[in-house]
Amino acid sequence: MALTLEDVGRQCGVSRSTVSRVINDSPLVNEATKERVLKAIKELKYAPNFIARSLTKNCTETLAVTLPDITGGVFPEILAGMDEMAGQRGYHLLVVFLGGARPKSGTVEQLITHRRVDAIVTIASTVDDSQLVQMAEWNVPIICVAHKSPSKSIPSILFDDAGGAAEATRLLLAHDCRQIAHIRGPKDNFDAEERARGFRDALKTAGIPFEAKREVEGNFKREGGIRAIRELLERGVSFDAVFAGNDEMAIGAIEELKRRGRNVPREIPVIGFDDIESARFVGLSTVRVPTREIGRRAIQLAFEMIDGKQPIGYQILPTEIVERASTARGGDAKTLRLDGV
Amino acid sequence: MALTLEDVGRQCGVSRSTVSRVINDSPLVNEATKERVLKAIKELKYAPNFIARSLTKNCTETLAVTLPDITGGVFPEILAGMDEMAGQRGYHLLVVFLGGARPKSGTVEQLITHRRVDAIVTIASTVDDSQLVQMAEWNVPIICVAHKSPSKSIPSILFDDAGGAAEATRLLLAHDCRQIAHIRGPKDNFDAEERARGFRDALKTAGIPFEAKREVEGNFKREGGIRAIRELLERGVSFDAVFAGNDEMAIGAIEELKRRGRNVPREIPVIGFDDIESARFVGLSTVRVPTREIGRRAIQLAFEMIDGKQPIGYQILPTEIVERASTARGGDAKTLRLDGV
DNA sequence: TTTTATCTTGAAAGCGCTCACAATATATGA
DNA sequence: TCATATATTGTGAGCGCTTTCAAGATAAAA
Repeated sequence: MALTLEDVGRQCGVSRSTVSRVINDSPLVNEATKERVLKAIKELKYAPNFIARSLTKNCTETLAVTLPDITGGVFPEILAGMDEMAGQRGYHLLVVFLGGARPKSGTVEQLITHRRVDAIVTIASTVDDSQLVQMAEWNVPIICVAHKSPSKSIPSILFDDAGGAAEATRLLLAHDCRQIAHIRGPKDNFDAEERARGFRDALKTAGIPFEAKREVEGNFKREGGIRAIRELLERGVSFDAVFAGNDEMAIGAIEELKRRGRNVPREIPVIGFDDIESARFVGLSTVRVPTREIGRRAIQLAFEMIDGKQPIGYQILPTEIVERASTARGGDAKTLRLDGV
Repeated sequence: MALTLEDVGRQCGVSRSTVSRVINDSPLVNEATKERVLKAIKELKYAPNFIARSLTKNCTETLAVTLPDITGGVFPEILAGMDEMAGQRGYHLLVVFLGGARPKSGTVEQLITHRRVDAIVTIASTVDDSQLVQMAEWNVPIICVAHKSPSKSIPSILFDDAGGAAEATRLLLAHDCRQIAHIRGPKDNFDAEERARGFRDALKTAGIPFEAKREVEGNFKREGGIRAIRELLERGVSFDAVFAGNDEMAIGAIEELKRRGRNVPREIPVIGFDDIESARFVGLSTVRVPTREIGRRAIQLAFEMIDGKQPIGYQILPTEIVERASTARGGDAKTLRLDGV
């Protein structure tokens, strides 16, 4: 068994509370004894038991982060931002992939009710609205990232999905496209909804009627983009541009369009969303989202709530249009970074 | 304050030990009382305090996973495999990015000495050898993933780096390349060393002398590939093929080669390592490593060690060559999936 | 009937820590 | 000198759980 405060105390002739005080940097301990205790700690290589401390302090210095079971995309970068911020306060991240081996419902609740974590951050969660609200009752701070919470009491921190989508749409409109197809994400996904909304808003503002037949639902994966293009073509829907709900689908769409002999971007410009790493290589125009930043902010928010501060409703982080070859109407060679090998 | 065993016991007229037994599914509790207790638990919505349990059981059902501060590449996929396996036993993953905000030395030790986790899995660690050995003394299981431990007592689970590298090299040799340049990873990185070794071995076997001037050190990032090509060209080193230590650097290399007017693959075929997502899009030939599988196996190994089983020295997982456009000597159009947009 | 074995349950100690409070020593003022 | 304030340390209870041990109840055997 490992050493305890008692052991250290015995070593230098003080009680365990004095040792505890030294460890917690309490001011009410004599300078000389402090020295002695520190020496003993070093000699014995004593390290405090964090679990025991957590029990008495009722605080684990751990935050849970839940992710949907999508490994690619923006998540790693968000996580890195989170760990960066958490580390600054000595906190750790308990990362849980939802929907894989774990039962989708129940896992998150357990994390809270078992008092394993001080707060929960859910990224792009598809956890049922009512579940989230219910979870909020266990008064453990919950923060929603990249999806808006159903309840006012749960703060959210979001990308400006609608704004970015509108901008992307306007880019295509500026290229004189008037029959823009939108490959949207799944219905239960917040970002998907918002991006679709931004798309429609931009059309409306431009005085172009939205046509339901040009909106196809995908699954946020490459293959969803492929299927969406097939569906459009097979249904005989005409379109002169594609706005995809994320980059993966955009890449799939480009792949399928080219396979069908359509020229991208000359005939059909394509724009995505997220600016994932592959986007650069494909030359995909897209809407960049501040991933690292959203991670940092989410943890900051978690800390504020842990400290008892009342959270504001939600924050929206700005996005940024990135123009690459896939929307270069003239087919400008300059913008083609990598035209295959 | 949340409910305790005592509260549940009071509700249905039994002691806390009986409730504890029910929760832990002990056989020595009467069927009738068990029912009553379960009902009370449900009524009160009682959930056990995991921290308290961890304290008595001296086991946290949590595994630490450390990652280098590189967000891209193969790590997310490895993590997903790990969480999948951990979840099957109700375990959780404490994910720590080394080298970012956290002090590189000390963080891992703390995780152990503080008894926060039941085992540690280090991925592609650059933690000092001696540190690892020292850590092993705290007898908490340690598993090395994608890097070999210095000590016999720490089991490692590895990709067949040398084998894959040799195969990649042979592919280039088969294309009649005789002056193959190798952009290797950093000196302190295990994979980098192994891949370099595989490269040399393959040359030797083929009876071609290894020339040090054709081996340049990179940093496993895209930019490292760019710089390596510049260095080779500026130093006037001739080469007729490039084997990069990972895909990121290979992509950087291709980018720079094309910028310098060299034709890939006709003039200079390029092959990478890892098969990251971008590789498909670029059309990069590479060596695929079983990421998800290595994650699963690592956790499995951790569990075995937690259960007291003596670990075997190390496991090597096979790799697989993936041929794409970047090594298609004839420039076969069929293999060009995405020749830019 | 008494004895012994079998089931069930509760009391109590302990995991390693923190913290309120009591105790002691020393210093200050009357 | 004694009362009172101040600095420093130790004692003990408690965080919520598990687990050993003993006790009580019941059933089986003698």
